[in-house]
Amino acid sequence: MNISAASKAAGLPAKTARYYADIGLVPAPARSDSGYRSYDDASVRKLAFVRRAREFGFSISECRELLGLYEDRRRSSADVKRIATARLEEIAKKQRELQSLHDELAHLVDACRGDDRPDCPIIDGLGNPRSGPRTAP
Amino acid sequence: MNISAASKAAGLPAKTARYYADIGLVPAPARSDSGYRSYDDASVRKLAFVRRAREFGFSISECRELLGLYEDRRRSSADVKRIATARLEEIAKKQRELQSLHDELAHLVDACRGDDRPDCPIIDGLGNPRSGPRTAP
DNA sequence: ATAATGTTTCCAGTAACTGGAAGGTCAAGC
DNA sequence: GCTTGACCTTCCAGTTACTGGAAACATTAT
Repeated sequence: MNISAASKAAGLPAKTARYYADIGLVPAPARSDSGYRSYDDASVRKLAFVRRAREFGFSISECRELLGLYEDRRRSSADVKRIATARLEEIAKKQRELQSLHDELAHLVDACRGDDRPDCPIIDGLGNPRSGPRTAP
Repeated sequence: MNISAASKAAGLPAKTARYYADIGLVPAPARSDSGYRSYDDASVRKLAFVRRAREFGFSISECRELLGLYEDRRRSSADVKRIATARLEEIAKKQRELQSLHDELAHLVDACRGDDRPDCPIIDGLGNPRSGPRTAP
């Protein structure tokens, strides 16, 4: 299996598959006589695993950790759950931030007439901290 | 006003204030005889404006545009509203993505006992595309 | 035989800073 | 006057996770 077939099967660009091997996230695949990378099904599964973990927002370094757990038949599910739960909390936090951001910006947009006159609550709201997102105290 | 006082007043690191002038996002401040940057209130307000726009998630290039509108006393509020509305839609989209991500990961975490046994639905869910986040068709 | 496509390596660039080194400046204390 | 320490300067490099492109070799199709 050459790189484009493999990466297509794993659902990521060939360039990314090369990159993942370069940084040692996945093992470097075997090479054909002419130097082409040749992937087997297990490698493809690993690439797909990483792609999906990345889609879930796990960083490369978390992927490294997860991949270690993925390959270790003796690890406990608690190890995995710990990482996933931390990630879940980050997602929830991001959601809250995004929500307050959305509400405040929506408020400004609502207040703006959007006509050809220069008065604009959005600009005023950005210039005047009293109506923007709150930063941590 | 030296750079640390000014950047403190604007609410961003001195390094970032320097950076913003370097990339031409804000005008380069005047210099003292010894070469120190010296900021006036108007510069500080512009820096604060940018900081808040960044907090709202506007990119540097959008900030450039907004800053132009901020300074242009003759622009229409429609110009501003157009940019802000686009940004609002991006935020909403991100929220939806984050929500489905959260739900799916939460489902996997719930299903995992988190004990010292190796069976782990999280790992299985990452390895098996049928229970992960959906990609655009 | 030739053209098209696939693959390789390597270098550079992205966004938006951030960290650090090497060195100049300023105010206070002795 | 001298030193100490805080503040300032520039410049270079690193971060994250890729992505684009060039030059050259390999394979496949016509």
